[in-house]
Formats: sequence, structure tokens, C-alpha cells
Amino acid sequence: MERDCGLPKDTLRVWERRYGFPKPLRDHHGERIYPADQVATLRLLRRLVDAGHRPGKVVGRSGEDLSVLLRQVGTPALQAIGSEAQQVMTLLGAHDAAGLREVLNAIVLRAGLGAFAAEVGPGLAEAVGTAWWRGALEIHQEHLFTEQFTTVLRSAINAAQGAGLPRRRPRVLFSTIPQEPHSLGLLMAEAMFTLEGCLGISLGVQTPIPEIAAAARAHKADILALSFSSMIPAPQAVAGLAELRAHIPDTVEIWAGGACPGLRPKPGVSVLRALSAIGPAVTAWRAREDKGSTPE
Amino acid sequence: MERDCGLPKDTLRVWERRYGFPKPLRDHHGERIYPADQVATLRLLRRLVDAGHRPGKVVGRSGEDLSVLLRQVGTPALQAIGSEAQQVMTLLGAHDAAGLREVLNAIVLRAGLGAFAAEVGPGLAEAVGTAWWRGALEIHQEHLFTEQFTTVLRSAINAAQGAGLPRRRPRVLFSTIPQEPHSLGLLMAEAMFTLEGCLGISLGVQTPIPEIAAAARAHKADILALSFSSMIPAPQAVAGLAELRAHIPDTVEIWAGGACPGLRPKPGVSVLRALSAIGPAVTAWRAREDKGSTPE
DNA sequence: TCCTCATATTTGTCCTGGACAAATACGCCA
DNA sequence: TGGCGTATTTGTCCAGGACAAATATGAGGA
Repeated sequence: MERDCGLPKDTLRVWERRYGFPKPLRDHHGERIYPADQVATLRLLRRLVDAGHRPGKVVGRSGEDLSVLLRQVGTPALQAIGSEAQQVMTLLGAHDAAGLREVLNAIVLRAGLGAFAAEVGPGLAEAVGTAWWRGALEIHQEHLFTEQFTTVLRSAINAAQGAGLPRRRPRVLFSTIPQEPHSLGLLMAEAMFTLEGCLGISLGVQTPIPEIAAAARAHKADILALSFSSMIPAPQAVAGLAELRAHIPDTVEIWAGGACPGLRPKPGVSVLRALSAIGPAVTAWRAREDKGSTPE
Repeated sequence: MERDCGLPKDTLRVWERRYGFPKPLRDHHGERIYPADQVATLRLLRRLVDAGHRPGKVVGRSGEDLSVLLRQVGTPALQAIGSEAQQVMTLLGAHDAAGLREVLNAIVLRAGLGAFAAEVGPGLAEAVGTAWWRGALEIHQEHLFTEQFTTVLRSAINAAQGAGLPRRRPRVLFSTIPQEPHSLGLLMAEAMFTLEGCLGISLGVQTPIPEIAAAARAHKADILALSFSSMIPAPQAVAGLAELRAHIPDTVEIWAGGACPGLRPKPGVSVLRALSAIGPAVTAWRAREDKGSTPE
């Protein structure tokens, strides 16, 4: 059930106790049955809470009230989106998967893989994310975008890897912590490192922390690249990074990036604010490495 | 915490109450802190329980006892794996991502995409899965396999789609229910449908059921293809299929497949036991469609 | 008027211990 | 030996209480 509206079971329970909503029916044994309309209202509530409303102020109000509030939130962001994003939103509205892929491919060819991954990609992802929690987009449309974007970007990365550019260190290991299921940020980072000629190995998302550490050792990684989306609570990101840092040797650097607001550099953990920072950071790493390996 | 050993919080609690294990430390406030060695033992326990052992018989025994039991389980399966699988296991053992990708690509080229997706892929996936829960493979090695396999297969699918073969109906929508995070089965199915010249649209994994239904309508899908891995409890798969069937129009067929043992055909839900069954099934669908559209 | 800091309120998550239905094993009879 | 009814095991839910972190509120000073 909590999967259907994005709210943990404990939260549903305590809302019911404190605010009198939701008011689920009970089956013959006494278990909660959430009617479809209450689930729909809960979904609205989740978005409002994510947008900054206090549960005490909005839980218990009618679905119509909530829709009104939802429309007031986030509308300003709508004006600022670029022309690519508008085109993408139109195609998503028309459920045109093939057209979407064509447009994305065209952007890669026109702007290049670097600009696509570092500039256009994050912009599109943010526009889609915003549109989703404004209610302008269904979840399945967001899934469709993610799928097409992934396909296009991965095939571009493959092409870049096969291009015969000499691959050399740093050896970079990509993954996310178990609480982070989003793969787009990781893939965009992989693109940037690939363009720098790095040796990249991806574990995909949601690898347990001891396993990331074990993999870093097994693959003799120089850099561990972690991606944190804006959906992940900042404390979890910080805790994950600290745990990871404690598990792996100091010779392995940890580079964290993504839209997560609470990300802060720590000893042994670099934070790259933007994907465009990857190029210079790799150059700096190589300079350090050359100096360090010079016999004194 | 439950994320780290794959056991729900409630289960950990009740094991603690009934069997006296785990015995977590408490922080200053009284919250449970699971030491690393207990987490490791819990991971062993999870595998044993998955393999059929009763919790009452194994929870509370020492880690060494459990390792012995784990070795006894599943060893017979080891002998039967093919030479490709042995090669893959060797490469995984050496953490050789590039070599793994080369081998997979070579299989695609030698055997063709159809045989790769329908025969080799499931065999490899099973071998890797078995090796994992036997303890012969780390989780990060399984992640590495999944990532490389996905990359190779997706790029082969892209090539097939771009090959200029005329695409025509049925229009197939791919996804999995929210409880099913595994994407390999879905991707192999997508390959098979692509080879038949179908129009495929993937939503990726873990789409909420009402959203799958909405997408089926929006995309005017003829067939909804769902994948169920062997890890998903059969009742959840059956319930998900029933709910889905109730949400979408009868004109949309539901085809389910995968290694999930409890999968049974129902009215309006076909079950394809093997990926090789997709080709004939598509042919049959087209025959039905042609007959149906003939003016009487 | 605006900013800063201390206090009050809100909110999510964890706690304990009890209950029960589904799944599984066991024993009986043909 | 095999099928079936009963006993046990097992996972998940329930209720209400507690507390720390997050957030809002208000007082005092520049």
C-alpha cells in the first residue's frame, strides 16, 4: 500500500490517529483497506508535503482544496524551461516514444555528448521532475522519459567507448547507495568520465555499502563516483557517504554529485556541484597522480 | 537496516523475540544497532530460508554452521551449467568487466540475438543467481553482470530496431509490477518482440498498476508484457495480474512470463513459459487479428 | 524594519507486546 | 506408498506510547 502513494506505513498510521485521515475500511479481520479515492488524495498530499506544505495544515482537507493548492505551487518554474524541454514535454504529452527518442538523439548529434549529458540532460530531468510533482505528468510518462533518455545516452556512451580513444586511469567505479534508485544522474556522470578517457565500471544503482567497498577494492578503483538525486533525504546521503568513507582505503577518492541539496564536502569526499566540473576534476586528478608518482 | 540483509523489519523483530537472534546493541536512546557480524549472519540466514530451510531450525545457529549448510544446498546445479556460463563465471571471478562484455557481444554475434535472448540469457541469469545464493558470488559481482548484460542486450536491440525491418502491430507495452525490480527478463522479452517486428514501448520496471493501465490506454497497446522473476512471491504476482486485468480494457491482452513458479494462465492473462514461445504467440496474434478485421 | 537566537510545536520513526491467517510439516488411514 | 485432515510454524498486521529531529514562533537587539 505505501508503495502506491509513496508514504511509509507508519506515517499513514499516525496521520490517521492525529488528523482523522485517511479513514480506511477494514476487512473481515480488521486490516486496513484503502479505497481508491483516498489513495488518490494521499498521492496529492504527498506531493504537497514534498513541496513544503505542513501535513497538519493539509491532511484532512478535501481533494478539491488540495488540487487548488497544488496548482499554486511550482507554477513559476514553468516559464523558465528551455525549448528542448518544451519539445520533450509536448512529445511526452502525446505519448510519442519514437519521436522522443529521435529528438534526444538529434540533440546528442547537434550539441555533442558532453553538452547533452552536462547541460541538456539535467535540465530535462528537472523539467520532467517538476512537471510530475505539479501533476502535469503521469508517472508512466516519467517512466517513458527515463527509459528513452537512458537508451539514447547509453548508446552514445557505447559509441564513445568504442571510438578507439585511448582509455587510461583514473579507474572510476559508479554506483548509488541502496536508498537511491535513480540511474539518470549516474549515467550522465558516466558519460562525462567516458569523454575524459577514463576507465569506467558501473555497478548500477542501489548497491549495498559494504558491497560498493568490496567492489572498489576488487576493481582497484581510483575514484568512486556516487550520484544523489534531489529525492533522497540529505541525512541519508551524508550518512551513506560517511559509512562508505570508513569502509574503503584512503587511496580511493570518493566523488559525490547530483541535485541532492544537503551534499557537503568532507575529508575524503569531494562534491562536484555540476557535471561540467568532472572534466577539470579529472585533469586535476591526473596532475596529482603524475606528481605523486615522480620519484623524489 | 532491513535493506542491508534483505529481511523486513518486522521479521527481524519477531526472530529476536522468538529465537533470541539477532541480539542488536542499543544506542543511548534504545534503538537497535546491528553489529556487522550479525548482519553477515543474517544475510546467510536469508539465503538459507530462500533455499527452503525453516527459520526455526537455522536462526540462532553459529555462522559456521550456516556456511556448511549453505554449501550443501544447490551444489548439484553447479555441474549442469554450460561452457558460456563457466566462462562468464570465470570473468566475474576476475572482476573483468571489459572481458565480460566482449564475451557477451561475441555470443550475440555468433548465436544471433534471438538465441542470445531466449536461450543463453536465461541460462546465464540462472547460473549467476544460483552462484549468488550459494555464496560463490558477491552481490557486486551480480550487479556487474547485470550491468554488462543489459548494455550488450540493449545495444543489440537498438541495432535490430534500426535495421529498417518494417515495424507493425502488435503494439507491445513492457513493464513490471512495483514489487518486481528485475529488468533482465523484461529486456530479453523486448528483444524477442523486436525480432518479430513488433512495435515495442518500455516503461522500465516497477510501474504502479494504475499507471500501467493508464499507459496501456494512452499508447493504444495491443499486448501488455509483464515479467516476473523467480524472486517474487507467487501470490503477489497473481494478485498483481488480477488487479491489472481489472484495470484495462478487454481488447488489450496480457502476456506474462518469467521464472516465477506460481504463474498460471487466467481468463485474459496468457502465460508464456519460455521466451522462445514469443515468436509463435505473435504469429498467432497476427493471424487472429487478420481474421477479426476481415469484413464478414 | 530586519535579523538572530531561544523556545514551543509539529512530525516521522521507532518501540513493546499481542494476535491471527497463510504456509508448512506431521501423523493417520486406505 | 500416497492422499488428506490436523498441528505447528512463521510473517505481517494492530494499537498506542515515546522521543528526537525538523520546523515555526516570538522576543530582543541593531
